[in-house]
Amino acid sequence: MTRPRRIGQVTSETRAVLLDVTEKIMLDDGYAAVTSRRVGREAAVNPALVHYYFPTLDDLLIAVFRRRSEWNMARLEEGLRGGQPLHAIWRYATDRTGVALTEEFLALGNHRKAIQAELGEVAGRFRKVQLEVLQQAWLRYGIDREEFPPEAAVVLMSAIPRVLVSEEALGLTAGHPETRSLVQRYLQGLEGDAAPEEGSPVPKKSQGRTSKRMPPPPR
Amino acid sequence: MTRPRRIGQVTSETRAVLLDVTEKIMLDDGYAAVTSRRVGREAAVNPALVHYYFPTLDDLLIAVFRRRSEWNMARLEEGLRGGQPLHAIWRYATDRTGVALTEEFLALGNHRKAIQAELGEVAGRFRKVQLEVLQQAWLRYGIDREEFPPEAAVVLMSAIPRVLVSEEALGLTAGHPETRSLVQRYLQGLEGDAAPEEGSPVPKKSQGRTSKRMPPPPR
DNA sequence: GTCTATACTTCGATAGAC
DNA sequence: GTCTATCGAAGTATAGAC
Repeated sequence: MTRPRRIGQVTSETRAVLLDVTEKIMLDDGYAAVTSRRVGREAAVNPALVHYYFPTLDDLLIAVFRRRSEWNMARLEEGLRGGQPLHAIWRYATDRTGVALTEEFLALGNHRKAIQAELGEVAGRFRKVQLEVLQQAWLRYGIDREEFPPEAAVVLMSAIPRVLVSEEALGLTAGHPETRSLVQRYLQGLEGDAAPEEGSPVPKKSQGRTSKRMPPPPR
Repeated sequence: MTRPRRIGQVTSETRAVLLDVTEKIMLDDGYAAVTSRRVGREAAVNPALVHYYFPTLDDLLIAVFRRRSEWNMARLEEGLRGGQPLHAIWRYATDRTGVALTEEFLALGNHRKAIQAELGEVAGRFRKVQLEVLQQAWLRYGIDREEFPPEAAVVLMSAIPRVLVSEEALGLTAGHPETRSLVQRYLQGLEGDAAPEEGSPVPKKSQGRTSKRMPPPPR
């Protein structure tokens, strides 16, 4: 009967910093570069402390994934509340940081069972949310469900931006302008020009206290 | 003046086995699992021998990438020689092993400069080959280059299959049937049914000595 | 909550014998 | 062409003091 080791509180500020640092390492050097020593060093903390909050490295990686997924979902839903779901999904899906992290987790999921389960479940939820909105939109836009099923649209709106962004990170842009303008032309035909992103430009008056804003992105 | 260390011949059978084994490890457990010790063990050879053929692990990974790229290019060109370039590209791009390895190398390229350069250059060549064939096909099919530029087609024919295959490996298939049938319908409209893959079914007579066949895939 | 100390494993790479 | 032997670094994880 060995009694379990102690684990740090989820509310800890240190814990949050460890998650921040881990994300940054994944973006810079990939998931394989995430080690307790490196995380500890970049968080200016002793490596043993990493294991205090996250007994194993998989625990750490999964925690990063969960936090980021929640934030992503909030960002997506906020965008979908507007009247241009296609533009919103496109904007959401072309976020560079989002794509880069997604790819790291996908790569991780290919080789780590625990991550894979988590990944499939979350991805399914994202797809469902998008599909429901597009099904409504398809009615408004008068698109024939047989000819172009919204289910396919969701997949395309995830696949195309991901590859575009990922290739651009590698300096490969052949065919990208043509692809982007093809997509934009289609979106524009249905939803007109994309409305400016809320929150970026300065509002007419009093830009203090933007009240209902989402919390800043983790890292 | 230290004189350089010895390096094994490129023609060596052992060297080829090391490449085979490395590819297998990448597919099973990802690029991060490729270590001289593991490669040596799975090749039933001393780890030091790995460094004899490939001074650093990056050298090993790049060699794997080059060999696989050459084989891929041959496979692609063989397919493109038929009269159904779109079907050929689709078939080429939906190869599971190909997609899995590509993703590993993409992930690798995101964090290793040497790999990144190699990657961009090769990917550009593949894109160019496909584009040239599609430009011809666009004339035959009477597709409006403005409305649907072949450049965009090449990107789409690379992006869509990659994401489909990659997601399926994770058990995520929502929207896939609709997407696949959408694509197939489009391809069929232009090129009819896909001709059976050459080499797979048994020819009428004497299936010995299939003469001009490509060498078997590495691994 | 944080750190010291430590046990144990695995890694990349090299020199040099066979 | 292959292996033995080895250095030095870095990894995960734990126990226990502060």
